[in-house]
Amino acid sequence: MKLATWNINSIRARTDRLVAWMTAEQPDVLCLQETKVEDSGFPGDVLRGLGYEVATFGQRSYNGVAIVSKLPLVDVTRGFGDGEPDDEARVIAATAGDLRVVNVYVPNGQDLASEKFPYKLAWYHRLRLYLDRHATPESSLVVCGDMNVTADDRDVWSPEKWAGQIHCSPAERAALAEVVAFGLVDLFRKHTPEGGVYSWWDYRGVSFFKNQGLRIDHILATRTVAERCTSCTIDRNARKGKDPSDHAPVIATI
DNA sequence: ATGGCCGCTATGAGCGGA
Repeated sequence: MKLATWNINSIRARTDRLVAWMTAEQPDVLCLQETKVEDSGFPGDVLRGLGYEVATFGQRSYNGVAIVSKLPLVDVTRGFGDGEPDDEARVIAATAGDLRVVNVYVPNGQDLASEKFPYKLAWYHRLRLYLDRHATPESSLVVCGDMNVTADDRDVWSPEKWAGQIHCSPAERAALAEVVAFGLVDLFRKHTPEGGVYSWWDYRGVSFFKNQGLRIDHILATRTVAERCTSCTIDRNARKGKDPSDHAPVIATI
């Protein structure tokens, strides 16, 4: 199975690019974040026309996640369902084949002084509790998406510039580590120990050209899945050309 | 040292992103 995650940064603005990429790459399961559209406006017919099933959890303007799959999508759930408000569409889960897939768009947090920052940390904690309720470390589980955190300095183009900043702070890394400690493996890191490979580059200036990026999009998997994972790469080519997303897709072969 | 770009919106400026 070829499983990918991609922050598409508006699916309506990038439908043509998405179709071209899916046609070329043929992912079996694709998790999308920042679709930025209500479900009624999601281009589901286009993706179904490519042979995919579509499950969406969207909202107007901001956020929005979706899972598209060549395999039937079973037991689709939206939000955490933990009694807290799920008013921001940031998590959708579904089972494809024998794999439970949890697709997340973690809050950005803005900066450490923002009121959005504790919300981000709390959201991470909710994610861990959600996994504790709905999965086991022995199950076939993938948690993937835009996690808006670098796991360590290998994921940062300039650790000096980014030290203690949003996406790189110790508190955020600890929050991500708490989710990983559920029993998950970073599939990209399993195959690539060296740093300098990123999944996001700022639109501004020459950041992409100079590879000044961050690796904040992750595919985490339980051990049983990680053992079956033969490759995990970031498709930097998808960041090139006209009107790209600022994120590149991460692709795992399982 | 600063900001630089992009998508969205009951748009034409402001917000959010990262």
